[in-house]
Amino acid sequence: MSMISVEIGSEEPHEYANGISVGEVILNVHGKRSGAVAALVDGIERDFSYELETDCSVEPILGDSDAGLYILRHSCAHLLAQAVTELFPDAKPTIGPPIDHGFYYDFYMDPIGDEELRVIEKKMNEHVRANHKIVREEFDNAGLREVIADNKFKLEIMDEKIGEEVGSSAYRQGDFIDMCRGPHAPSTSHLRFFKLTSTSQAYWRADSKREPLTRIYGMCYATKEGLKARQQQIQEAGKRDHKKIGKEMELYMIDELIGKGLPVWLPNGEILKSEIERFAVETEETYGYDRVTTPVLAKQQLFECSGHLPHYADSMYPPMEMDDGTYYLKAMNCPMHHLVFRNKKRSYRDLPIRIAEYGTVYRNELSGTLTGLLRVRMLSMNDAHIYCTLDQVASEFADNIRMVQDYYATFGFTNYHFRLSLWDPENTDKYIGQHETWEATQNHLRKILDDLGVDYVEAVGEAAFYGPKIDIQFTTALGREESMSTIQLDFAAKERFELSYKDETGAENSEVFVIHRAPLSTHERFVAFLTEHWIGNFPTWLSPIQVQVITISEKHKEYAAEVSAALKTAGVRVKVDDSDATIGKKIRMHRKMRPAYMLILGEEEATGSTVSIRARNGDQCKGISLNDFISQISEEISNRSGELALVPSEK
RNA sequence: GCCACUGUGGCUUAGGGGUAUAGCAUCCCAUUGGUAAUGGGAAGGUCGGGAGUUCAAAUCUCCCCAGUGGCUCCA
Repeated sequence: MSMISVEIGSEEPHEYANGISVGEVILNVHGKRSGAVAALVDGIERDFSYELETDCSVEPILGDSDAGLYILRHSCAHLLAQAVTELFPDAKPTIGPPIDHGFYYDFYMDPIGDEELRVIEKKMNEHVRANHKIVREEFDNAGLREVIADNKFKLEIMDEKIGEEVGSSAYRQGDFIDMCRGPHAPSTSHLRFFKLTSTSQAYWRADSKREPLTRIYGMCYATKEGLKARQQQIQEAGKRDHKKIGKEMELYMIDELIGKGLPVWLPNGEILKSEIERFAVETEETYGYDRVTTPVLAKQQLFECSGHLPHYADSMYPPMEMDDGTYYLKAMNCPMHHLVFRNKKRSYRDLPIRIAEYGTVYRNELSGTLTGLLRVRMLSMNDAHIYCTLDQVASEFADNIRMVQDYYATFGFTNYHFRLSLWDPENTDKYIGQHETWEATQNHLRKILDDLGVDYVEAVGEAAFYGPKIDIQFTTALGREESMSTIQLDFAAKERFELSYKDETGAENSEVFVIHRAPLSTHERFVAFLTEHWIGNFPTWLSPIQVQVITISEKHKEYAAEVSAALKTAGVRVKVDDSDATIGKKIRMHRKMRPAYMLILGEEEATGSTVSIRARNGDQCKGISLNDFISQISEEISNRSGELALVPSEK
């Protein structure tokens, strides 16, 4: 028998009989408990059953590595399909990919509920215990067609994906077989640490005109600890939920009589919102922005001119017929800002012109997508549009990227990254403008980012219909990525709105580039993320209640009033609780409103004109002079500090 | 909009065919208290809305509405 030489890890090459399987090699070198679920053979992912026939290198793929988890989750999706097709013989599996934290599988079948989910989970566990081998089988086209003959969805995939290629593989475990390229875990016992989480409806090929499918989600990990950690993360994220905290702190309300997706800012939330606005107004003053206010509705012709109506109609509220024409609620501010720009003759000396507005726009989001402040139908935006020459685009983008970085630093966000959002050249119908213009402007943005040395990722198909953009992506407590801020380049507006300026030569120049930017997202979204990030314990300058005064007994009412008056004079938001309750109870009650500081006032404090402090993190200190407290908290507020300036001296 | 689940006083919640639990908050009385539950008492809901089944519905059925998770979409 011929021998082959196999390099494995940093070890000396081993000699094996030709035809030995990957699994045997790993077993030989790393033993039974290697933790491997597959291997890289000369850099290509292979199953344990793959037979080695030439000299090669073998590197185990461990179950808790990214690649290993991907394989486990993929195998777990097969396990799900095995259980489902067994319990529901009419169910047709379609596709079942691994995703972050787990997997899903879409079935053509009747919708199922939670009870069925538990039954399926039980069946899956049975198969785990049975420890079926997961066996790869090779087929030619005709053979494969036979395997999936009664599944039109699989046949459709096969026709599309395999095309000219001859043959492909399927994986068998017990009685179940599924067309798949693999690789997979060697047996079902590797799939112990999973949990089915939810069901949903999806459409075949994500097309609502095609067959509705039942999607089943699960999570899957290599170890018990991994699964547990994820469950804990979900639980922790629940504690940060802005909907829960928003209710506790009375930030906003949603009343069904007003309508869903239409939040009302309650006094405490309004404070957050106006502090954010104030910060933005100050910042934009230094960057040279001009503020305007535009109407919430406008004539149909305006949105036809902007191109929104043909491209964006689904996202706009339905039209209103008036006696003098058809009106729409605005879903964006840009068309009106363009008209502001056009309102008078502009000179090259005036550019760039930056028009800013705190406006509300209205978008007709699908009712099922609305949730808390994260997805609403009325959006308050710190919006602005910059009108400039091509030469000025780079510095304007740079300014905005810097602005975003400064804002995020002040608000304490670090969990974000930049994304260059490009058009999809395969699907050009969605966009306006010429192919060359898109490519040129996209390259322009890429160069700006490269020159700035900013880390970013690229995303095809995420551009706005009028141009490419730089999005700032935020990672939530659940580990999910959400769009937060955006800086967009628009090369279409100049033609649609006939924007122009008088250039150095005295000629009317129509090369006006427009930048749409909203560095603070929408107030709704921003407050939702802020709440989650700080778990409601906002930095003092944002805190709706900056100081909650609590008296020890009714004897100290007068001193409490004095302290409160002094704080108010200093511009601090303060509330007093001088009610007849124990100190412990008052602290417990006010904790839920998360004041930045609680001041405990009793005999000692009244006599010495001092305060005792209990900060939002629970730390406390005594005997601080009232004047010191006022000057320190004032500084903390005016600096917009995220730290507690009044570091406790004792506990 | 689509699929699943959920909907009980301000909040959290028990119950699940014979007209409703409890805690917190609220109000009153006593207590004047030193940093996450002082004691006692009172008031408050017809069980998201509507229709139906039944002698009888919060409890079963249907239709709406809203919330949650997901699809889709997206700031």
